[in-house]
Amino acid sequence: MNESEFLASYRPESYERLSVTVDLVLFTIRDETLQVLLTRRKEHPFLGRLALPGVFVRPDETLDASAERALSQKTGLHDIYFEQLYTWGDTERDPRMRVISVSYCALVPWESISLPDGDAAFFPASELAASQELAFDHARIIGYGIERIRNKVNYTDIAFSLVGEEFTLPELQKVYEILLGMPLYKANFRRKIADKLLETDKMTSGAAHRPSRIYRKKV
Amino acid sequence: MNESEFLASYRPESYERLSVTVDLVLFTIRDETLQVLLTRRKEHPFLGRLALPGVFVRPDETLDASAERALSQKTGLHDIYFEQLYTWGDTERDPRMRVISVSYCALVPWESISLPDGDAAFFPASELAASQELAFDHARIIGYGIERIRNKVNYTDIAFSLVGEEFTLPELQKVYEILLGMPLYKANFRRKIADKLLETDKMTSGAAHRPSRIYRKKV
DNA sequence: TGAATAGTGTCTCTAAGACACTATAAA
DNA sequence: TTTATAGTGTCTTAGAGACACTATTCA
Repeated sequence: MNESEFLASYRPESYERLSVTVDLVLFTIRDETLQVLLTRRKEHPFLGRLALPGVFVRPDETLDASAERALSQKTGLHDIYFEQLYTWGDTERDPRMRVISVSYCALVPWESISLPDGDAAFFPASELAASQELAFDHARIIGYGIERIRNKVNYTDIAFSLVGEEFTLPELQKVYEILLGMPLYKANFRRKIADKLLETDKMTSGAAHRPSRIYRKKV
Repeated sequence: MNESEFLASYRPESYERLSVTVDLVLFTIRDETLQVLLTRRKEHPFLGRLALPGVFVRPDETLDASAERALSQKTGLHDIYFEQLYTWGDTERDPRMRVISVSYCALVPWESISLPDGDAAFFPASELAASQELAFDHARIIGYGIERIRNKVNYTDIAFSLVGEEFTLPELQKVYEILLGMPLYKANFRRKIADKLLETDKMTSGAAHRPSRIYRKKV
């Protein structure tokens, strides 16, 4: 038997098959808090509980494509920063049947989001991760997502994903402070990220104090 | 319909099911090189090519348990350091059918391994990651694994997983140097890891030079 | 005593941390 | 002029990097 004969005769049914979902942990910052997008379940199990937006992975679809689909289904967004988080495989995580969940984490600036309808909404992330209000193991997944971005703040540029294309340094510093959960010294913060910045000649205006310069991220 | 009625009436077949494997990237250091455990495929597809040891995930088995099973099948090992790496979901990664692979990474000291038979063997990792010799997308997975441990060397204790319970500092330094791919200054290295060490009163002996002290990892 | 490797002392330089200062808008 | 926030200068300290030195074994 050569390879093509083998492929022709191959029966996939001979292997065990499982259901696979992609669950999306979409973070944003609103009201000076890290928030996560959740939907209220309209079905059993966990009817009425909050859950991460998710989709079943289709046989002809990559995992990244599933994540994209979950994203565009719940928000109007495309082409934003997202990365795979972790894959959850406890046997009892879904009471219906065995479901493996590949979680993805995404970061978007609050201003860029327009939720299609009342289906999904943002909730404070760390509060929810510690609560019992969530369906499945989603509290744990959110906790893991928080940990991940907190770790990556210091050695990547993910914080920039939470502000718009143009931003002021006080604004960006606030994002860092929220993610890290502690205040930062202005002067030290600026020194540290100076090389990632592109200065514009625009300034904020209207506030009853000194205006701040507007920056962009250096490509 | 309440929740228990719902569960009783639930038909899992209504969802798409996929095959899921766990593939293991088992690293060790031998001949001053990072090496990875591979098996020679005895079946189509990729007959005769090298591949990561892997198993299909059983419906009643967690992902970690699948990784454990893959590990003990190919080596006699248990209770070693391993962690989930990444989940690979390209639609064409297996020519037979759609297979999602959850990869795990493990690190073991070479001395602790006794391979059951001629089925599996170690090969230089970075060489293989760059070659075309591997089945499926396994070269890419190995490359990802190398990246992961290279990143984690500096801020975790994974390097200790590649030496035995008792070790000398020249030995441990060599592991760091191989993982990082560059020589390190002795004095600086010792300063940096001093707080992770437990000094024993044992010394090496026999060599035609000054003996070195034997240490253990601080718990 | 010399070859070979183990182990230590210390100087330099950079970057993080802390804090005080100056600048500029509106009311 | 006051209030509020934006932005800068600089001292101190911890740690990384570089290198020279001493120590101990066997042949």
